[in-house]
Amino acid sequence: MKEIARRAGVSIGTVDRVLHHRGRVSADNIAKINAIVEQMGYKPNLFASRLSGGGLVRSIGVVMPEAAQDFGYWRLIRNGIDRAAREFEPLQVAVQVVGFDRNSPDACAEAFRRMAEGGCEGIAVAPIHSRILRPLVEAWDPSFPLVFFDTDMACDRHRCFVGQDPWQGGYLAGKLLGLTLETGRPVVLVRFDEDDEHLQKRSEGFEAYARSVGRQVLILAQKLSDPLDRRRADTALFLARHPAVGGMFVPNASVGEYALAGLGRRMVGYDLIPGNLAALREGRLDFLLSQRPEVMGYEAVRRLSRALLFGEALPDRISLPLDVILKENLDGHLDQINS
Amino acid sequence: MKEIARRAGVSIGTVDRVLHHRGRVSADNIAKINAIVEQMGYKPNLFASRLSGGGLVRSIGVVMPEAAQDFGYWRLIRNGIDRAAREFEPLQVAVQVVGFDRNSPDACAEAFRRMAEGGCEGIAVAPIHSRILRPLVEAWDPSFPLVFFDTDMACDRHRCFVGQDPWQGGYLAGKLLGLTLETGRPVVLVRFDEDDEHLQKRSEGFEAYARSVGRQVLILAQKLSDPLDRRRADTALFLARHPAVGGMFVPNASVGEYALAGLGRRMVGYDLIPGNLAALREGRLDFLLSQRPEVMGYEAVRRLSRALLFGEALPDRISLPLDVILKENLDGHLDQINS
DNA sequence: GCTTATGGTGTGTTCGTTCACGCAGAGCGT
DNA sequence: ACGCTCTGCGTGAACGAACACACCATAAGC
Repeated sequence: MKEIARRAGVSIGTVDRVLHHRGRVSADNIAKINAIVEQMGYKPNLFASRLSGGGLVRSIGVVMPEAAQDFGYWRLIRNGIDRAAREFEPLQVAVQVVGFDRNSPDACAEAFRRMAEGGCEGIAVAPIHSRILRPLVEAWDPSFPLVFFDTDMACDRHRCFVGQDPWQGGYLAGKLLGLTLETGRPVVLVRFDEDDEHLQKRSEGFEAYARSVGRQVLILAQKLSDPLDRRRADTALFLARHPAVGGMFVPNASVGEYALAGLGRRMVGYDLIPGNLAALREGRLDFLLSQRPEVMGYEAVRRLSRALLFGEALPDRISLPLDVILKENLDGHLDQINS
Repeated sequence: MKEIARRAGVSIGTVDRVLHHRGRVSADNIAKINAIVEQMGYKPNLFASRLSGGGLVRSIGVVMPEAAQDFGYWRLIRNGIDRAAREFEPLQVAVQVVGFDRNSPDACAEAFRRMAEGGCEGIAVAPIHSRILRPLVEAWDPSFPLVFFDTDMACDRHRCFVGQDPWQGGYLAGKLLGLTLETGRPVVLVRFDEDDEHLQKRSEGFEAYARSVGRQVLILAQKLSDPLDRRRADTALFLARHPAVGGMFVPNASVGEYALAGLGRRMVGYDLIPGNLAALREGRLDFLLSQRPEVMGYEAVRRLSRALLFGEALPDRISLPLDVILKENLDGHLDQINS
């Protein structure tokens, strides 16, 4: 800045006002300084800048379903968030997470509002209740850095989405069963009585693959309100009635619970939650798919942090790759997560 | 620091001398100040610290085989290195890469020596010529941050290794063929006349799996000096002579070159190099394994950067997970790499 | 009793930015 | 001519740490 000021024949203060668009500078000088900045390829010194900013800690808010007592998917996401928070802590980025009851749209909206009005400079939110969240989001300052994760929500506002392609995941599950089973043997798709977009899309992808190769898909309906024993018994009964069935796809993380009932059939499911790991290790599950939920949380926070610190633009979309996990490469994936 | 000085009843200068172990402080004060530092949980302000340090740019050197005209494995590693370099550039970390002719151990040693004496504060090296490199490394200052990648080199010195488990990769390849082929059908393992540790280990892993399930492995020997046409013809002839063969494992990135010859058989190979992508997309390859070479380069530089910036300890080992890539999840993996 | 080293300490400047403040002069109305 | 506001600009004090330097003791050596 000193050099720029010298070349432009003005003071540092004037340069500063131009760089920060704070006005009170003549049009002449604005043009001259901008030209010099451009020509010199001036980049502000991050360290000086942040030091001077009064030790202002950049703060990021995360709004997501409660993960405290959860050992599943949201816990994995939370782990990634925490890892990113640790990584950016020495750069004075503070991450605060607010959880809400996932069955209460109002709690979701309330959590978002609290966060947004609480002085955060960037927010990552899992917009699982789009109806109530959309108006809130669209009314908010359009330049405010906002990242959606887990679920994408159509809305008239620029934001970044970090997430998965559930349809493709189901399709891949179909392919894996297809590759490992003789044609002609039907496969089972477990369908839960839950209104969940991911589940729906995964199932569609799975059926799409089966259709494309002409394999029969049997639907096994499951009520989530039924106790586990009951569901297992139903499953065993179902399989006994359809002995030709070669494999089974459980489109969510609960696949481990079905591993015993499906014994002898190829089993494909989702997510590296503790309950599934043992089943995979012992060969009761064959494939687990994972959309790297830790990476999802990690990336959401990381991108926001870098946007705030370095002014990096948020990409429109970050899609996470589909991992195919077998007993034989499980440990490598677990190592990766825990570092 | 001001607060610490106040509480200890000394000046800031004294606190500074204690924190930096620069002596010239009475034992009393050292103890008192350390206690207060401990109790306050004092962490130095990175921004002030780096600003004050004379804008000293931390510099990191990378020593690896030349990747300029290479579109393969080393190019992927290099991409990861460059990505990390871009990421840490605003934190004033400078990364310089020196390539050497991979067939010349002397060039490798020379490159390392140049780097080490050139004022770097941390080095990442691919120690593919361990015989010549070991004495150099062991003679070097033991506290100097050092990361090995690609190949691990046993040596009497603390360092961090970022890399893969090639044996496990071969084992996984065996499992994938095993899952998708009827028992009884033999599989082919391509063996190259190259003294490469990774190739060797992958092949061992592959054979170990086959042995564990009693599947026959046929060896197809290939001379790398032969022109591609010749090798393809040999392969076709070999397969014609063994019509029962169900699948083929090429334990390196050249699998794409064999895809045509092996048509109709399951093909498993390594690495997301451009030559393999088309073959996978068109269904001539079934599985590609990847040890995330970009992540390898990225992590090597990233860990060194964080060690220098934040004083984070280098872990002994970072193992990269084995990715199983099919046509159906290829795009997600490519997206991940190019961000 | 004198210098000369050396252990222990405080002071002051520097790093590059940020931003509150102050000051001059122009424009306006009374 | 006076006070007022408003624009355009420079000045100077932070921010927190690093480090050279000056200083005063005391001890050692002659």
